[in-house]
Amino acid sequence: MIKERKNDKSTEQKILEAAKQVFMEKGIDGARMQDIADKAGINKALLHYYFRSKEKLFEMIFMEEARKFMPKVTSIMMSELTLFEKIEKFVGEYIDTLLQNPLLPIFILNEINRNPKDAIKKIFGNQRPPIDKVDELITKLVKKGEIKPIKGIELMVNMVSMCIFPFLARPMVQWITKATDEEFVKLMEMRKKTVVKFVLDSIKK
Amino acid sequence: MIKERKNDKSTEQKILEAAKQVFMEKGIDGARMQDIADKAGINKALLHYYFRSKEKLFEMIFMEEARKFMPKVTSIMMSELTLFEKIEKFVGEYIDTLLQNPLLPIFILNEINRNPKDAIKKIFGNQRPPIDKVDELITKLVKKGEIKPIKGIELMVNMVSMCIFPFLARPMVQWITKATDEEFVKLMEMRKKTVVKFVLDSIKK
DNA sequence: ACTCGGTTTAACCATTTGGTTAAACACAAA
DNA sequence: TTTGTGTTTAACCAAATGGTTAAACCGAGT
Repeated sequence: MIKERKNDKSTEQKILEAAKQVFMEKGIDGARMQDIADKAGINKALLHYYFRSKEKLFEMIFMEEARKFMPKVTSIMMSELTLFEKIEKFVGEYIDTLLQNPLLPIFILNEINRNPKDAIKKIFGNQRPPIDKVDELITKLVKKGEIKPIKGIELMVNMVSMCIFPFLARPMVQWITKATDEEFVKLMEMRKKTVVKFVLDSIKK
Repeated sequence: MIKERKNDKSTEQKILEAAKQVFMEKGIDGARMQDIADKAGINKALLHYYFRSKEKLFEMIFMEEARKFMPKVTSIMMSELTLFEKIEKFVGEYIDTLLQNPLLPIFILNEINRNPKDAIKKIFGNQRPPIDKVDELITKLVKKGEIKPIKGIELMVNMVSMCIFPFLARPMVQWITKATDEEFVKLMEMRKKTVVKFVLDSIKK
């Protein structure tokens, strides 16, 4: 062993976790380097020793989280599943991701609005999600008379909206429904089914 | 006339408009009083002469915008319209509101996450949206065999999600679809119909 | 002519904040 | 023992920022 003299987690890891928490809760402007240092259990000097600047640190965190935001849309859409199966898989996996990263949406969307070009590049690279493929799939099923026509983009936007929005508006949803944190989680678990049903009911003939 | 010696708009109005713009674009933490003063065409001294502090000014703006966020849900839901008509009216009016206030969602949701209790009180007062009424409406139509059962909260969350989310993720949507600003607006105009159809197709039997 | 409130100018202040520095320390590997 | 690296301490810095102050200005109503 070279590193890790005393602490279980490496210091770098502790910093990254602390930074992630603080940035997610307060945003880059609201976050304070001191808070991050405190939460990581170290001092500011060491924080800057590891990550030269706030920007750099934020960059790291954002890169790490950006990939989670638009999940394996492409891989799911390119798979051999039927459209119905793809919808089910997409919604299920996405809501699961969000249950494990509840603050991800507001974090990412803020950065997208602050800095669209860079943020989008970091999320998608240069590869746009394959909506054409969705359109093709839909066209086939429409011809077979199994579903009503709908634009791929509309279908995708609707699905993503229904998955993400409840997490963005979580405090509101919990207040309106008087739900505890556990109940909110249950609600989202349920939505893995209800959203799929909602979508399928809508497009099926 | 007592006021308005030289300027067309009253100074207070100019400040409020400038502050609204800056706060909406940058958030309370990212906003600079100097920017607001500049955008209003005045100086910092006068800005503080009108609004004592950044907090106070933000408060004003937030109060003004908060009401727009959750529109006349109650009044629409309480009206004499059928469920189908209510859905159509709700989606149509809401998307119209958002077209005129595109940054409203991210602005409000950020404050809700920063400061849930106060923000929610300012948005809703103490009156929770009447989901029971929605449930009642649904129950009736289910008994009449006109629609499939669905929880009121799920229906509402889905509708609101599909209305708001595209505005939250606007840069992403425009990048994916290669849409200009005008095309985005058109897309949203179209969604006034497609979202309604999507919802109705889903719940109708 | 005088007053009064909106307005500007410009200096000023205190605090926060990101970031730096230097010295001392601890500990593991060589 | 020496060396190197991670770590702390603590002082320090410069810039940004919210906010204040005082003096002068200006123009409309009295």
